Amino acid sequence: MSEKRHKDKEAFRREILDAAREMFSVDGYGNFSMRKLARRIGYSPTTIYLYFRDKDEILFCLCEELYAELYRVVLDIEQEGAGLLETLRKVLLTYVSFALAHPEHYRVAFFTNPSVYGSPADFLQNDTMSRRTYLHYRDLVAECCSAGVLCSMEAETLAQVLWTGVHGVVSAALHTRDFPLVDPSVLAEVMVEGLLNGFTFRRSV
Amino acid sequence: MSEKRHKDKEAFRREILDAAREMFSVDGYGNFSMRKLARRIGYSPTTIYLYFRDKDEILFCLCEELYAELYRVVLDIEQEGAGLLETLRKVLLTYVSFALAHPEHYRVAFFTNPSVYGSPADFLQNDTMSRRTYLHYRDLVAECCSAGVLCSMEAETLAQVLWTGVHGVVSAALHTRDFPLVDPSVLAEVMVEGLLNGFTFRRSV
DNA sequence: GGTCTTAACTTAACGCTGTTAAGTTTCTCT
DNA sequence: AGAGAAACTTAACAGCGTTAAGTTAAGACC
Repeated sequence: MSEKRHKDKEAFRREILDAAREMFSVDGYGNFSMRKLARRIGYSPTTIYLYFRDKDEILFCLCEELYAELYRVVLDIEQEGAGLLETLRKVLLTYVSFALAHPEHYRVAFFTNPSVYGSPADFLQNDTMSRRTYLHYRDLVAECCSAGVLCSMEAETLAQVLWTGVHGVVSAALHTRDFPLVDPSVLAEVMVEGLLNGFTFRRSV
Repeated sequence: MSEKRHKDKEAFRREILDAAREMFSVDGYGNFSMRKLARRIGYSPTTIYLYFRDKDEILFCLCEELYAELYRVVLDIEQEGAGLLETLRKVLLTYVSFALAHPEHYRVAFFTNPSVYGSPADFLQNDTMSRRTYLHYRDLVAECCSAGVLCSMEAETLAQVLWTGVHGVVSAALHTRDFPLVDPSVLAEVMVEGLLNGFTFRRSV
């Protein structure tokens, strides 16, 4: 069987990840398995375990790839140099279209959740693309608060509320096959407009 | 083995569902399986298939139970007789605490998703507790719009945006073990306040 | 009471799953 | 050429949802 032996461990890791990523995109998370992945790359299932501790590590790597791409997208938006609030709006809306463009990856990152990043404390200690992206986003919201374009409140809370809003749209879009959901991009637009509007002025009561 | 033979099919169905519900609450969705359920009720796995077509049907029944309870909760809130907007606010906030009080059921209903209600068309045709609850909620939002306490826009869209907002909070709370999430009840309160505030006044831009 | 039918239930199996211990092959280095 | 390490596989464990076929028990009819 064994046609090739791999000297370059890193290259083979990447090959496995590429195959896994495509399997996700094409067949979805539900149809992904270590055995199928092995068949796909032409090796026995056990070989994969020489390059990845377990299935979760593969999922973790795919998540990190996703966050890395998202991070780049966010940086691109910021460098367009629009106003703070406009930038935030674009980031939130782009987040949704980005997520809907990578539905299976989003599933892995947010809905399979065998705690790939460890504990919340681990998350904040280790330098991952996930953490980087989040902190960067949070700082953007904080800037909006201190610049007065959003009402002043704890930035962490506000950032998470805005995020859970768009995350909710994505979540509904991904997990809804039997419900007559309004077009997610419309929901996203109304959601972002509503939230930003709601936090722009002083809150009533 | 067989100590008992069941004359009352419906009673046995309920017995199975009760066991399933408790298994979900205690061990979580991930640790639920037909075989464990069978062991739990003291029968062979195949017996369950005499009372339920497959695993999905059990999930469907559990979902319906959940929606039935949620429906009752919503009715209770409405009968408190507060103002329209105040009622809507309470419904949204109660939705979150209800969901967080039944995390494993919520998981089944919204995140496992092998399309238990069929197609969106099926959802609207068949009289399920899920549909009943949704339509009732949508009507409440529509009332708010026509009474002028919320800005006038398509009620369906607005209803779904408000829902995806609180759903996002629940989704984040349930799928977050490795992220330092702000207290979900705080997020829910800020979310609802922000959204209702955002849709109360005329939207800017 | 004896037979017949049917409903209730089980056994055994199929083809999956993630993972591991142990065994084999191949390469590299001395 | 021989030793050691690296690469890879075979075979297995214990689990999963589901089904075809077989068994047991209860009720109906003569």
